[in-house]
Amino acid sequence: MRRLEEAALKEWEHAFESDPGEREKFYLTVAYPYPSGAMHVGHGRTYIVPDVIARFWRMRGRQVLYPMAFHVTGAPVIGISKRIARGDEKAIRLYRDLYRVPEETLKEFVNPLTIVRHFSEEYQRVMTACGLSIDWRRRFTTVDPQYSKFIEWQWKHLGEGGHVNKGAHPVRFCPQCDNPVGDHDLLEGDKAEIVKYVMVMFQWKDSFIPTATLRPETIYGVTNLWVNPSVTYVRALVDGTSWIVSREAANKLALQDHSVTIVEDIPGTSLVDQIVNHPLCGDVPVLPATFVDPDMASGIVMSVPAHAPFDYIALRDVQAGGRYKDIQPVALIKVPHYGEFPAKDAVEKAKIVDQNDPRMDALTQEVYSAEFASGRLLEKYGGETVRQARESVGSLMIDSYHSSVMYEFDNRPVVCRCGGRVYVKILHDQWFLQYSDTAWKAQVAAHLAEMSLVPPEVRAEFERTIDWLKDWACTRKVGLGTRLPWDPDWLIEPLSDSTIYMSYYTIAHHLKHFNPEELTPETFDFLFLGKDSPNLKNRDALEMMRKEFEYWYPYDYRFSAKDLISNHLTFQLFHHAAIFPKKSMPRGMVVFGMGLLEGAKMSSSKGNVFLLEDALREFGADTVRMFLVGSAEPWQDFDWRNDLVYSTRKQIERFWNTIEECSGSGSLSSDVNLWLISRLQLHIQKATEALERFQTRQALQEAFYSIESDMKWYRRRLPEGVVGGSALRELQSVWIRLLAPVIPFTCEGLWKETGGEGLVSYAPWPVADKSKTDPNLELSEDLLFRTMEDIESIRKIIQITPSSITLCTAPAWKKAVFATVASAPDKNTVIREIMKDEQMRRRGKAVQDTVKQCITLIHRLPPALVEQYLMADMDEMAVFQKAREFIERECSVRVEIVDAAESTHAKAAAALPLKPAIVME
RNA sequence: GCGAGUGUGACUGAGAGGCCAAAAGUGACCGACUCAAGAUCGGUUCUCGCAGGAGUUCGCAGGUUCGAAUCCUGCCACUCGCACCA
Repeated sequence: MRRLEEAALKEWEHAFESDPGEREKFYLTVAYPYPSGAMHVGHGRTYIVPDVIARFWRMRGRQVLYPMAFHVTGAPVIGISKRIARGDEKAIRLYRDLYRVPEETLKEFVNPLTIVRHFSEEYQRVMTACGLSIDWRRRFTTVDPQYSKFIEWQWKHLGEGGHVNKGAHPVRFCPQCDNPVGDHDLLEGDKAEIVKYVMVMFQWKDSFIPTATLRPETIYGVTNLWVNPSVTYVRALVDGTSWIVSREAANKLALQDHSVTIVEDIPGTSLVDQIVNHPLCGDVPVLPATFVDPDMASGIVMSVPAHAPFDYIALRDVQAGGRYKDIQPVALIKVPHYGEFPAKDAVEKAKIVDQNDPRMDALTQEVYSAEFASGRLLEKYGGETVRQARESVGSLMIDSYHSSVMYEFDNRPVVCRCGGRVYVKILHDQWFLQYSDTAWKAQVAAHLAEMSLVPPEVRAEFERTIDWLKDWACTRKVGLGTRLPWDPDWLIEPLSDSTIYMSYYTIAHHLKHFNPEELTPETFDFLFLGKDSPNLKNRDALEMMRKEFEYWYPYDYRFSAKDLISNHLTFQLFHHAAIFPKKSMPRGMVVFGMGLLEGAKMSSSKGNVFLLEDALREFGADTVRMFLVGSAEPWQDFDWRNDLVYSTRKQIERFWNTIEECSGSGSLSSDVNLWLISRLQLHIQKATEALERFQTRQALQEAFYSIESDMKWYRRRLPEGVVGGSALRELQSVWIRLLAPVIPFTCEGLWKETGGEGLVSYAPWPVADKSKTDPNLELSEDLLFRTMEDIESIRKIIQITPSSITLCTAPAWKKAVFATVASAPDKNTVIREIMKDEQMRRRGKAVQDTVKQCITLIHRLPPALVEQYLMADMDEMAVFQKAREFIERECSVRVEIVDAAESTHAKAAAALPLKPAIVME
């Protein structure tokens, strides 16, 4: 096996380097890997499935291009190298023990580039060992200077097309790391979302007291504020104005676009019973409440007891203490199914005793939802719906009443992987790709409608993604990557520099030899868009490259796992639409399922992975390939299970042995041989259709298991002492080629051994030959097969050893009945039709029974078989006579064949067409 | 929570109104060849049946139909995505 692999690899070394030619092209790409760790079998499938497709189309005579490169932009390797540098045990164990990086190399991982360099070498080595038919001349990484020039060109167009805008943006931020944090950087709180609050500014003496709210419109119903008397607040100068907030809030505000200087402490108690003012609600008192959390927004809240259950019950609680009796809820919203004070109704209906009741959250949610969905402000407050008022009052406050926005998480705490607390920070000068642009969306949606998507179910998800996509922060401060051409302080973020590189592949091997400085925007404009420009150097070379690009582009299919639908796969459509003309737009996408390992989710961080290289060593490349493409269709999730993989290897060995045995066979022309070849045509056709639809599993079922099961019957049917017949030589050649895309190493070896010409990788794909199919022959073999099954099933039940078997074929009149029934449109009236015939009527009840039996039988047979039977006018008697020797050998008993009409045995009456009566004695 | 998808026999998985007790593979069991095998070959593998048949199954509960694994409704479970991350 190893020798076989080595031999094939040697022959393939340059075999898949592909250049434009006369033939029609087929260009497929896979999302390039981010080489920050070793490949596991899940990665293996991602690249092997496209390889099977590539090999298939290559054999069908297409000029196939399957390129590969490495995506090394972004921040992860920076983090990894830092962790390794600081001696992080977990990281070191992962790389040293799981990925088996040699000690000396690991030491060099303090340089992030070493990591990607190390693993991209490993990727190429392992991919090659898998037999991937990649044109490696085109390999590049995304930090190559030439590629950076390409990205600059891309962004120049995006910028000029008005797709990139600058803005401020709230992000999760860790002050300890001094960096924004993504989901994967979080220890805790990965579900938390950033929520936008409006700070309502109440005047107190010469200061503002901001109260953060999601419902600014309820200002009209404010009866008081709540402060926590046990908390020490601060007075701070915020953007030059004096504010009273919690200490926590002061720190948060400093991250959110405000200059904050803390002036003095203000104990909560000193705020209690103070009177504050807001122009929209007048003077209100400040009341004490222990539920007020200083770490939530500003740390002071406004109270709307008519509409907020919490406020209602807190007010009730303080009033129970005998004070503040004069404060009454102020209603401002009318909601169907609720009275004047919805909060009161809800609290009373739920029989809430005090503010510590755990049901309070749900109750709050209920009232809020009801009011938001169907509430309307009272006429004296404008009569708007709550939905409208929330917006309009919010902006009114910001415009006229000193309010501003404050961001806070909806769930806390949020903790960074470094252990530090995470806050919301407003990032400035952030660049955005304007995916929210409706015109751009429409352009992409229109193109999507014309694309081929596999499997078709993913279309809905793409459509929804396009619809839902918002602006994307596309620049970063840290990581590897290309700088934004017009603002070099920023790096282009990794999901935004990997969207149109499929075009780069088409000429990547030429670009390599260019001085990056020569790769001006004008050069790329010429190469990819055909825009001429007077000052192009090296024109001849560029023109040739332009031709190559035009030959390959657009790509035919892009392959990727389904988790990339909502970002990469959709992004790349946007970018293509923004830059390329219609004729260069992508044609299709194939979306993969995910991988499981022995039933559990594969995950490098949990150590639950099986390295691809180990799999190759243990099972051999062909086994790994066949298992990965054959255990489930590409878009289904697959489960790597060692026992199944092991048996896959046995199947390949069986195939090898069968083919080897074929070669020794002499010539023998007979029905069985013709039958085998006839059946083969069907398998060729079905396997071909399956691969055209990317159904690798289905193709394998046809190309492997179906042929194998034919072989079983074939061997059984051969005369005694004969090992094989003339059909085998033809089958051999076809079979090797059918399996070559899936198990290329084995097939390359067999092809050579059986005298095939050249590489099987380039051998012509078998074509089903209609003239070799013989439906009648297949029908009679089918009849024979069914009859054998019946004989066996009877023998098993009666448990006697028969001394003779008699097959009674159905008499002619039953055939006539069968035919009439089979072609009758209405099976209910068919008896009447048949009974019109004088001859039939005379047979009486026998006809009636036969009709019933035929109806049942016809329902049970495959329609195609029945149809063929009607056309064939088969002589069953002759079929059985011919196979008599075979049946006798199989059953080890004397066999007689008679027409049922001539038999006196009671069983003979049961004979039907395609179902002879069987008499065992 | 929202969006998309999936639920079939011990397992992986075909099947998309009558061909369905439901392909193929795996596992298990029984034979054969063997000193032996994780080898190879043949058979069995929902229940019942001494005549090729009958009965109960395709996440759960209803419904449509002469007839449902397949169509409709509701429920439950699982997978993926929900963004500044490859």
